[in-house]
Amino acid sequence: MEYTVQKLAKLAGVSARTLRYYDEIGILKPARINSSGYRIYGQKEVNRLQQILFYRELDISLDNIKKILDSPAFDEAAALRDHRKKLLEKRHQIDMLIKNVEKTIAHMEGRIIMSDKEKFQGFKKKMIEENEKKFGKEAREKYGDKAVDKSNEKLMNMTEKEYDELVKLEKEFRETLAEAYKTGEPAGELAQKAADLHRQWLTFYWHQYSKEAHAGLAQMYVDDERFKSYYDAKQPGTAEFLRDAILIYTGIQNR
Amino acid sequence: MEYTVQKLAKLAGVSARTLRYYDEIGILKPARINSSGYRIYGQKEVNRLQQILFYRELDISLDNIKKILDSPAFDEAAALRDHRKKLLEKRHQIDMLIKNVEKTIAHMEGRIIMSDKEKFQGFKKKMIEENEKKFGKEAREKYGDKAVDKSNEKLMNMTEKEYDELVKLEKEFRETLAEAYKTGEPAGELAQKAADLHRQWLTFYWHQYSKEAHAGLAQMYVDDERFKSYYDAKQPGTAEFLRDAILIYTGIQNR
DNA sequence: ATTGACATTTACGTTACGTAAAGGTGTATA
DNA sequence: TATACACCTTTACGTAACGTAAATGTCAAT
Repeated sequence: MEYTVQKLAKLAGVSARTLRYYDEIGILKPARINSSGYRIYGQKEVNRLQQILFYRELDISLDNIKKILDSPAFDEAAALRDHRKKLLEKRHQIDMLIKNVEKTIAHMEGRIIMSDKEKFQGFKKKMIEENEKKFGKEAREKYGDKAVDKSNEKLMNMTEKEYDELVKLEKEFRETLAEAYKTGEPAGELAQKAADLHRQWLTFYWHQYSKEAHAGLAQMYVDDERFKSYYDAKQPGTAEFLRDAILIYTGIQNR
Repeated sequence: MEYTVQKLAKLAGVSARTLRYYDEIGILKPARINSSGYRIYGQKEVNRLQQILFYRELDISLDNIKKILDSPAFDEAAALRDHRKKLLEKRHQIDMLIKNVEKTIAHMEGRIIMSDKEKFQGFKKKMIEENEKKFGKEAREKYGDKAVDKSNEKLMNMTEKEYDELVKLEKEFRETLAEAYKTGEPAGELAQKAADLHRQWLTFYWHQYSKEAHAGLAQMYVDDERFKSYYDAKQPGTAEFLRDAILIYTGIQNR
């Protein structure tokens, strides 16, 4: 079976321009050119186009697709299984985004207060994963599959447990803070315990903790109406109290 | 809490260039410009950036995101629920691609013979769905949600049953063809029944059946080694026999 | 002989930024 | 006080994967 550009384009659901472009960049050359200069494609090209479209689906660049397909060690079956694996990963990524959206909806309904940092966790995680994809191959070659898989697994597991532990920690923190507030002493033992619980809670969201950032956040709790009203809900002045406790805890003074 | 470009960029996990670009195209303007010309962002901008990144995740163009966010009728909560729905749809689409890959793997292992047409079904369906997305809103406004949903549902259900029925039909067709071949008469009753079963089988893949295309495919069975060897496996000459039967069935003569 | 649907090449436009280049700003330190 | 250094600015060209238009050739049927 032989196809002209238009025929193959219709068959594959792409434009004729795309096929000419693929010819131009050398990723899919026609089987031959007839006497009138027409591109003629055969069965081999149909199959190759299918491969290209499969990989394109994954947002792999045409340049990389070419390298994959032209590699002499290219194993079609292995590539397909790999492709399937990547699709599964992509679905997992979407699941995470869905979680993020649902959390945000919950936030809008006032059930959870999300810090700015937290809001962007979904995207940051995605970026980390994309980095992993980019450098994954090299890492796998250097350290072996097992090491990389384990590292990834750890990340995944952390993500699954994250939320539950988070809720616990936050609850303990809030209770401690409420107790501490009654003493009126931001430098007291209870208030300092609350500040420490707050730090622990924070490290769930911040990959690297710093006293400066912690103190800055404490100040933000006072400055930002959204947070202030959250902490002041039961007892007005709680936001200020928490800030003072954290400033003492971090040893950073207000200016 | 106020942020300069770099601070906000780090917070959100995007580049400073991205923020300047977003300023340039007017999708995210800083809250103010300070005396040195620096861009200063506030809480409102942080929230808007989050929205932008959410939609960007869906491959919605910045231009369209702008339209969505700037629409006076824009309902944040509804947009988020809509966003969630689209993510679920995207996941479903990936599921379909996974099925396609698995089918292809099975094909490579020799269990199924897929026609060129079938190979591209996954992509075609995706295109149809994309079309639906583009024109879905208008259709929903014209015909109401229920009608559109029902139509979509039909498509989905068909996809689920497709494979099982397909296997049955193909089996019946092959058996009938084998019987017909023994008679040696492509114009005979059995051969014509086989041709008809073949047509039924085809209509699963081709959205519009035409005698011409059917006859063309029959000829392809003879010309293409892959198909010829498949049909001729048990009895050499079966491919030719089938072609002749289909040519008679469609009433289209070879030239 | 003409029409209309194909085919060709050349070339500029598009999106969402990356990446210099050339220069101003803010602050900690020698 | 000078300098280093990390930030900020604008201008402008580069990139990927095509879309789109223009100008022109080919093929089959009427």
